[in-house]
Amino acid sequence: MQLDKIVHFHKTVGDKTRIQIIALLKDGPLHGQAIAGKLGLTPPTISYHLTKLKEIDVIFQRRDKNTIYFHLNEKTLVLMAEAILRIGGEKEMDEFKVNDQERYNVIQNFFASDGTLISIPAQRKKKLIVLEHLVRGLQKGKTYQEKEINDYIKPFHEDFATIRREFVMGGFMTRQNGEYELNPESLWLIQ
Amino acid sequence: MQLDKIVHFHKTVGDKTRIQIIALLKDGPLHGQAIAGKLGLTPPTISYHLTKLKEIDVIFQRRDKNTIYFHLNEKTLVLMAEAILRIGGEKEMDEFKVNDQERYNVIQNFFASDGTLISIPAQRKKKLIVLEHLVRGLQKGKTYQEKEINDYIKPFHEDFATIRREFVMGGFMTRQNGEYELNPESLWLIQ
DNA sequence: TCACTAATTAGATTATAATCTAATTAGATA
DNA sequence: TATCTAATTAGATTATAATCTAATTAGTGA
Repeated sequence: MQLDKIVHFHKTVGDKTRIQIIALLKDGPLHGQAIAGKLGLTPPTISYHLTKLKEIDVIFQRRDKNTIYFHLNEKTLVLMAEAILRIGGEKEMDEFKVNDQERYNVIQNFFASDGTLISIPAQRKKKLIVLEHLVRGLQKGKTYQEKEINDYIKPFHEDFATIRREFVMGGFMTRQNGEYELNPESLWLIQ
Repeated sequence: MQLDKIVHFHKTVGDKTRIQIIALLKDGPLHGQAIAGKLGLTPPTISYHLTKLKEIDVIFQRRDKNTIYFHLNEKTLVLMAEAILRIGGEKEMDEFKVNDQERYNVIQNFFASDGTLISIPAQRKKKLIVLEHLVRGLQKGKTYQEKEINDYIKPFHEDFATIRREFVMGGFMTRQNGEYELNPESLWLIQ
């Protein structure tokens, strides 16, 4: 990730009004006038700030009749907020690079012959391999309800809730308004 | 965490020069003139930016003879970078709140009578209880070398490396320049 | 105490940024 | 097409911020 993009993100987000907008939208989408009302500012001012937030891709909009609702894009918010922590640390990713033999062994050890998951590895590297294996059956770009994810996981392991959370914590999926989506940048850490 | 503090953090970090300083210090401490040289700016300008970065507590200094070395405080960098993700989400922490009975049961199940750890729970909530239990023997405010942490863990479990990493990933400890320290805000999640 | 080195503060300049009012545009619907 | 509503753009004003040179301070060591 290039430095300028990170700077732009923080510069944009480093403003009281814009942080307040982000905080408001965490509770769900709102239209411009509503935001202006809640913050005691005029619609043009809100428009100005929304444009800035759109530039860094942390909000998107959807029109309903005359009214445009602004939504928080939590996916990029997470990605960008954590980018500063990764500066200069790209090399350390090597620790998690995995070859086919390694992956094969882990899959053999942690999955039974009927395909069910025997246990979740404690070692981070192995856990990532297992999670990545599990997640492969999900479709890129599709959004899933929580229940759909649970039903997908159940055949592998009864503790679907833990695994669903691991998907998110491991960066494989992102959650937004209770909907889940595969993180396209995620079939990567490994390999 | 109050909004103003988050705004201040991002405003400060949203500047090319200051991000460059952070990037430089990730590779280790440097003195003012060195930073000025590397960035092609004058010492007063660097002084100005360092003051800003000190305000948000992401750098600290240590004097050696005539020269002051500036160090990156990765601990607060992580804490503050992720604060924006937690806005309005304090309620969700409840999921991890634990009562004494619950804790007692988990400790009974996962630790043998001689105090050694039998296995690492897969469920996040239980894992946190176990990690918190393990970490209690460490001193607040003290910095440990990696070897010291390993030696501390060994009597509980042979796979000290995994557990040491879990300490960091679970937010119980922070690592800086190969030194480890208990995270004061961490005996918290639980309870 | 005096001289040296590195860091900081003062003061000025220039560039950015936030906000407002007024005017304009984009879409929806009768 | 005419009209309504909500959003955006234009233009002006005011407040902040980044950087420099020059002057000052803080700390070290002879």
